[in-house]
Amino acid sequence: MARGSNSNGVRRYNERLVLSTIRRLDGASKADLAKITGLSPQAAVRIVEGLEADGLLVVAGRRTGGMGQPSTIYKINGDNGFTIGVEIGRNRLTCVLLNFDGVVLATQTHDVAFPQPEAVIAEIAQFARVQLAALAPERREAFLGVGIAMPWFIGEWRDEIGVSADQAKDWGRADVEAAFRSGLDCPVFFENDGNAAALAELLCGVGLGVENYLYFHIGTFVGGGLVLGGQIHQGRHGNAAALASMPVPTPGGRDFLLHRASLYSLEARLGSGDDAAIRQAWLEDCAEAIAFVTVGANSLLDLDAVVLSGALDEAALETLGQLVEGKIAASAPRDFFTPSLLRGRIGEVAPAMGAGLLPLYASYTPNLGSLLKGADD
Amino acid sequence: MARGSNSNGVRRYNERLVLSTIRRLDGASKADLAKITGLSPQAAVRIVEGLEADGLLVVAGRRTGGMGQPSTIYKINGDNGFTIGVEIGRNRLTCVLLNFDGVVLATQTHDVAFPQPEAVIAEIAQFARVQLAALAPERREAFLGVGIAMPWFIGEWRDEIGVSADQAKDWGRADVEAAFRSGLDCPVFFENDGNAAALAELLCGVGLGVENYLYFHIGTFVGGGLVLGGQIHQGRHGNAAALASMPVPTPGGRDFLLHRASLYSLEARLGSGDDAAIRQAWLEDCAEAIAFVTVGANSLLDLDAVVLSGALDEAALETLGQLVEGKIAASAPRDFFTPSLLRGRIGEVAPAMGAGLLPLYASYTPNLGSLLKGADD
DNA sequence: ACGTTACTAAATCACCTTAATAGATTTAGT
DNA sequence: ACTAAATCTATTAAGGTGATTTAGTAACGT
Repeated sequence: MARGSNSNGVRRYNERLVLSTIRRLDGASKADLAKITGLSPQAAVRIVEGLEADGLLVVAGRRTGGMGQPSTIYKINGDNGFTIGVEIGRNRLTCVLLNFDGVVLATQTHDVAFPQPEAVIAEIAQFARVQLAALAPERREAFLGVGIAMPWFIGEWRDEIGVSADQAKDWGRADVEAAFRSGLDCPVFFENDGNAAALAELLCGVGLGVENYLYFHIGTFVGGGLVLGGQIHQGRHGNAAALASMPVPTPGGRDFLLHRASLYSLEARLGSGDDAAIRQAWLEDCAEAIAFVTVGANSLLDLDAVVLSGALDEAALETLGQLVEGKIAASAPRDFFTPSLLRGRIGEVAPAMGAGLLPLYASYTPNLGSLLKGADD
Repeated sequence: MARGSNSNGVRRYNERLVLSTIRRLDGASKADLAKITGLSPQAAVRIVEGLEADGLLVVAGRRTGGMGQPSTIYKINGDNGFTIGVEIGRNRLTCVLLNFDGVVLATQTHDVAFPQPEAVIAEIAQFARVQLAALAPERREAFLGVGIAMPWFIGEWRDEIGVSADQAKDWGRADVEAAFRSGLDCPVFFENDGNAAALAELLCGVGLGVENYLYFHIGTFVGGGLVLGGQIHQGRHGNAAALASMPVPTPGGRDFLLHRASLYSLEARLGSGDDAAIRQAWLEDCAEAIAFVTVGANSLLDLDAVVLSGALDEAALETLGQLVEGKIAASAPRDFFTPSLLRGRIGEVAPAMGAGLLPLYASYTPNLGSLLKGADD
């Protein structure tokens, strides 16, 4: 059940801590690392030397100018590995190639009415073949795996976008995981699309200095991710931050956030009159619902921040953000600590990018669990 | 910022893990501990020997009957320390004396119209004097401190129970903490009343085997606590699980849970007709609101369980639980994993007891943070 | 030249792990 | 009733991993 710890766990954790610190600072010296982590200088030396020997770090120059001996700056070795991230959306498939530093090297999107597993697997395999072929041969070895971001319940909420039961039946979670694992000849990681997007913001976007936030991703459907203590919160069944099914009140009773803050609901309204007015009314509705969920979530969790993001253009996102801010201010209880309302930096590609980060997150994040026995790489 | 780890942290964590495991199993042998924690038998031996030498553990007998050499059972040494827990309620003050094993040795309650800090401090000091005088002299040394459980916003929501601004003004959080620390000559710990009650259930009640749950405490006002990963989730300002101010929909719009699921709201209704019918209608209202909050919280967090508790008699709590279960089933979305709906075991004294557990929780819980440097005792 | 800062090397400390051994009790056989 | 095997607990001793301490060296600015 609860496991003990030993010195192997200590090293594992300290290595990950060094890596993530270097990542966060975009380069650091051994002395910097010792100061920031509280490790002894000697420990920092040995850990950095080890990581350099393993090819995870490279020397990126010297920092001079101050007094004393100049410091040698180490950075993440982007060439140390590659991953592929995939977002399986309800009407689009997105593939990205990431390097070991989380930089997007290539992107491919493909609109599709409603995806089917075999076709998706074939497309991913094709993308991997093409992209890896373009790399130098010795680098191909360093392929770390594929991450898949998708709605867990792609088959539910079918009526909203006119998907038949027949189309949906191939998307049962266990079956899909098995099919992908056998169809792709490499490690495969899965995550909820909202959580994947939140992970991308956590590691490469607005979340770099934020430890606790709720992330809204407004796409065809609204999705969410929850970060607590700098870690993705998955919950018992991996279904946490299921924002689509958060209940919200409506004039006539109650409804789910999905129906109020998703682009499909905007698109369904468009074309029946003044589109600009319709868009504005939708934004109002959307903000009202998001503000309600935010107030509840923050009363429950006392967050640092709430991040708004998704497939909206920057102006619409900004308008939405201001509407939400206003509605929170108007409806918050007296004992409410309003969280910062941030805008996502990564945008539409966040779920795919987060998917690609999954293999790195699994092996190189300093989660405290890596201190325990049985957390072997 | 993020700290590294070393072998001292490992020992600290493993010691705490051993203590909590012995607590959970109500006694264990060295071999049991090695098996459960995954530590080597030798590590278990050294840790248990150390804890025994420090007086935290005592031999509680031998377990025989099975094959092989009988095992020596160790238990927490209740005499190793004492704490006092205090719940400052809006109309009552409760003090308890706990031993090192979390057993309640003495209780004192005192109804009071609306408490004032100086009077409360005097009463706690008096309780401490009397109770410690009754202990053997050598045990008095082992007094570990006082824990205080109170609503953070005792001055807010004044209108609901007719408290004047003048009465409330002495309860600003920072002032109160300073006053208690200087007025009581011992370590003082503070916690939100709901979180304290949840802590009592976590360490001594229904939460012993549950890692992630939301706790409802229905008293004069409704309070809450949130346990994630076996730890109290406090949030950025210590204001997490502020269930009183969770928004809920009503036929006419929206309201706060406080107004729908608190005993003051029942009492306000009573006396204007058939009390049994009023009580039933209130339970319905209450269940509706709690179910709404539960569905939202579980969509957000994907919990293991939800715990209902408070100052209701057992029958009322059971009725409420069944109503909530029914309303959750009726309103849950399709992608909803229903959490177990548990009833609290500790009841009305939970906040005071949890307060008394705070000093123990701070020093002896195997939170992963204790693995890091700078987490010294 | 001198102080400052970065870094390195060797010895040491703390803790966990492994392997071998002793001890205590039940079970099964005689 | 006695003995031997099996089983499990517990201890002893040696070994391993990793962080820390201490002392020293290297490189730079003033």
